[in-house]
Amino acid sequence: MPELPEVETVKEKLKPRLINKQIIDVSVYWPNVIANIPVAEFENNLKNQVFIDIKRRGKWLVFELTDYHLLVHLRMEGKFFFKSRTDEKNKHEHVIFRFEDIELRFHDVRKFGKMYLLGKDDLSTAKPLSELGLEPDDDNLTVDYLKDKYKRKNLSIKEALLDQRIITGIGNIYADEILFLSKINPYRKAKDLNSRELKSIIDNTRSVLKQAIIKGGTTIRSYVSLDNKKGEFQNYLLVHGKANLPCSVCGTPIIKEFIGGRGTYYCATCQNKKR
DNA sequence: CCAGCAGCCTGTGCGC
DNA sequence: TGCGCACAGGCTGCTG
Repeated sequence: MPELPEVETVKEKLKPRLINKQIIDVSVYWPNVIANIPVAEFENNLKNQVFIDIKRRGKWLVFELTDYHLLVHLRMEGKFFFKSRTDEKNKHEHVIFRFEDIELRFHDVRKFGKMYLLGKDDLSTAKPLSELGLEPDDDNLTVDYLKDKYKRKNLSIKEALLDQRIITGIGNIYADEILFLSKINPYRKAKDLNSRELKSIIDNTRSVLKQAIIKGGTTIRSYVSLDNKKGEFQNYLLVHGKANLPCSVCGTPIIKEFIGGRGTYYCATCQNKKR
């Protein structure tokens, strides 16, 4: 499901409702969600913890608690809902955080989502955040940085944009949009791109993600931020999901093909150079 | 080190 | 209607 704009939206919506709330009790119903410690330990450690802040790193939600950091990755379908204690448990709700007045439930149809419970100090050096590349808005994200990261890789630029160790936060939808706006063919080798093209990718990454955040993310099939709120950016997509529809710039039908196993949409005329 | 591919899961939409 | 297959905003772990 979510890429950077969707996770950012979830974070902002959770914040006002979660900060300063104290956990009474946690129940895990699908143990594989908890990635780094036994479920019993996860449940016990979270008792009485207070939510101090919520941040985002790449596609990870980072909940700062009294004594821990709780990291949550929504993967394809993970969602949070606030529900009343008396609401019946949905079969896709795998973790329930209970507060005095309400419950926060983690809902994940495909069970791909992951949670880590870590100590307070070792965040940036410990898995899973230690391997992540630069945030798109980081000033260190430059043409030279990308040149250096791409030079040894024999990857297409589409695959390279999805590599979270280089830039973090871009997923399949926004990678297609970024390449369309940059007029770069998704099959081009990342290492073959020139400075002007890399600059264009950086600029368009920033502008697309920023616009998507303003619109509350993109809902194509299942994404909702909180309490079933959909995004609006799907109304502004230019190529992703537009197979056979005319390109908004030149009218050529948009092509869908698989690159690196992921459905990839592009305009063969506007993104023409294929090397 | 790398590329490629199965695996993790369930649901939906399509063609027959 | 039903059945089977392909595919879905992601990432890990295995193989060669």
